[in-house]
Amino acid sequence: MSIRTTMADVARESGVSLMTVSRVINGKVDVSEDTRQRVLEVIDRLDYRPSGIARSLATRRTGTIGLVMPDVSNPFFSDVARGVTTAAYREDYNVFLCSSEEDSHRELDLLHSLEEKRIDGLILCSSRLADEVLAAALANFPSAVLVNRRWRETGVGTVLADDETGARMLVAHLLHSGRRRIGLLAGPPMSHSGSARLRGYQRALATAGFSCEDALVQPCAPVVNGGLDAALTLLAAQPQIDALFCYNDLVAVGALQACARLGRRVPDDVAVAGFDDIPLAALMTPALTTCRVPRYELGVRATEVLLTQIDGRPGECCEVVVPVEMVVRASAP
Amino acid sequence: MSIRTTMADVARESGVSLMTVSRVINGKVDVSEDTRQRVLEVIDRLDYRPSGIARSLATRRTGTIGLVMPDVSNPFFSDVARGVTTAAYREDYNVFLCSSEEDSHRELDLLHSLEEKRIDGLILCSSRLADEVLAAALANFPSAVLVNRRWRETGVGTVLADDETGARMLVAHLLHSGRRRIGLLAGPPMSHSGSARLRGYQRALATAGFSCEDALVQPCAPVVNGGLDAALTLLAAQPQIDALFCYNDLVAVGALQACARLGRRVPDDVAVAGFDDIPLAALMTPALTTCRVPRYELGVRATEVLLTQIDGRPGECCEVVVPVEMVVRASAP
DNA sequence: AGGGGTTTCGTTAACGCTAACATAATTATA
DNA sequence: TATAATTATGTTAGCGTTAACGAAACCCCT
Repeated sequence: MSIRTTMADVARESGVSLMTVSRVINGKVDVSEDTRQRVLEVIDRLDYRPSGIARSLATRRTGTIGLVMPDVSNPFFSDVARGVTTAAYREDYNVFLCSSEEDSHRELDLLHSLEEKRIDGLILCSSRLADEVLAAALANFPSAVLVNRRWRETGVGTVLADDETGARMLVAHLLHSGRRRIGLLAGPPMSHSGSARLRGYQRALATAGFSCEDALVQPCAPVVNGGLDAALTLLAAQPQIDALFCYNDLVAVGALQACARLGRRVPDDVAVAGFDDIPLAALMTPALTTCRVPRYELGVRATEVLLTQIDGRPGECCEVVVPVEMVVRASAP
Repeated sequence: MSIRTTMADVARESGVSLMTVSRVINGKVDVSEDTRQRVLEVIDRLDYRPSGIARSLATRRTGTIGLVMPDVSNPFFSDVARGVTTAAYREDYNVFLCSSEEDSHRELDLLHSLEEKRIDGLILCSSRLADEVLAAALANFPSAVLVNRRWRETGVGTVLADDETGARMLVAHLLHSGRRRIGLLAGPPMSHSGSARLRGYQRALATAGFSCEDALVQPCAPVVNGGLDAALTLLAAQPQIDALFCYNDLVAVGALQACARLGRRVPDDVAVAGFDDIPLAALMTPALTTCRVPRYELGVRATEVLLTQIDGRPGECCEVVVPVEMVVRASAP
């Protein structure tokens, strides 16, 4: 494969001009059936594959989108990634995957690299960037969709799960089952899920006529070890806690481990609820009560919104909110 | 961001030629400190970002690699993906992610799309393609590394886990603990792990002086439901089975579910062993005995081999085998 | 038969960079 | 001091496509 065959080769070989070959490849109509067949035969024989690079330079479109997320190996994001790649594949787009490893400096760096690659659009998940930095970065992309981050500016699409409702349902459920000291292991405040789940927690308590104490809210990294550490800290400081509402299922798994280590029975002494309903949730012992977030669909919707934007019809429906569903299992019956 | 600023803008604005700007950007030495500073200042002021597309066309390198895998949301592959993106980021490469969803037609289609994108190299994980189809596809890439697939042809890198050794250790462990009728839930035969784990199973039995019965080997899709179905089938057909060696941890989880459904106690009636040691494995009840495969490292090594190849020094060390480690837990003590 | 419309194809000039060579200005060497 | 070597910059010609325009050949109608 040392030297690639080019369109000129195909043109020469089939005795037509460059443009005719180009037209055949792009399915333009003004080519006679005769020459079309002849050119296609040559293309096939030479195993010619057009250069997307050259085409991109000429058309100013790359057929490429960027996907940036804090951690591909987090089951939440890997499901989103699957949705994005699948929806992109359907429309003949390729996807640049970038995993920022929860590092906002790296996130910005990755965005710059995508800029140079001239992607047609960006899907940015759970950005950890501050508002003004994010605004500046987004301005350099022809179009963009944010997943799990609320954004006022027009021209930027937004796809969110209905986190607040989910959180309210879960906390209401905990209250309904008699829990009165509900701790919160809170997630990244920059993300929509982080702030909306906190808000849902607060509102559910307020609605039921309970006060919301800061001492019951513990910040927490959104992974198993984050949940373990935070739960150990919180349970030590507030031993009277009888329920833990966790930012996500991974954190809830950590909380389960903390309870085991402290000899607190789940759900008898402490009820535990997670969020997202990743596959793990149903498999834990006790199985996790949680809230199902359609992660794959989140990725698909984000891609659809983005491609719509790319195709020039932006405007309407720029903020998609997908519903969630409470799933009651043994950890908080 | 409607119309992008180009190198010509920077050149005009700073009163130098295109080449001087190009030299500054690419860190070439033959530019005086004076002009370098002046050009850099203009670049910064105009927020200029060079077009990777144009550069790629001129240099015939894209700074891009392709990553193709059967399923991004499988925790095994999402860890590999994290390794690849991280190693690529270090060397300023971007990664095209393609998830074939276990569909070989789609896999081939994705490879073609990557060809048009003119990637500098390909990392193909657990390809489901037949040998001759794969050979034809690989011929069109400047360089390639296969993960989890043995490949004879020179010029193609290969990264494998030492699956056979791992399988032998696990099966030997099962035998050592007194199990005598060990069923195998076998994985994709096209992949190295599929065939090598089968071989390890057979050899371990042979070494211990036991015969290997075909009736104890059940083909199985490499996911939880595949394991559930296959284990139900196998345990029904061969009720005397006292251990299940599973292709991977997801399959093992399915096997656990099957045992529960059939009222077989684990590990008392049936011991269950998985493979890979995905995070889930340690969290199951009972926790899974398994074999740790360094998935992240697999991705990193694959990328390093690939980038070495791209940089022109191929040859040596084209087949990397990474060691695995047995992890004994409650499901097969 | 001549004007206007289709169809089908070709020519030219970008797209935004860099490789390779050319040139001018400076410094070192004999 | 003349010449060669060095440093700093510019010029030209691609890289492999497509957009935009143009032109020939054919058809239809009056």
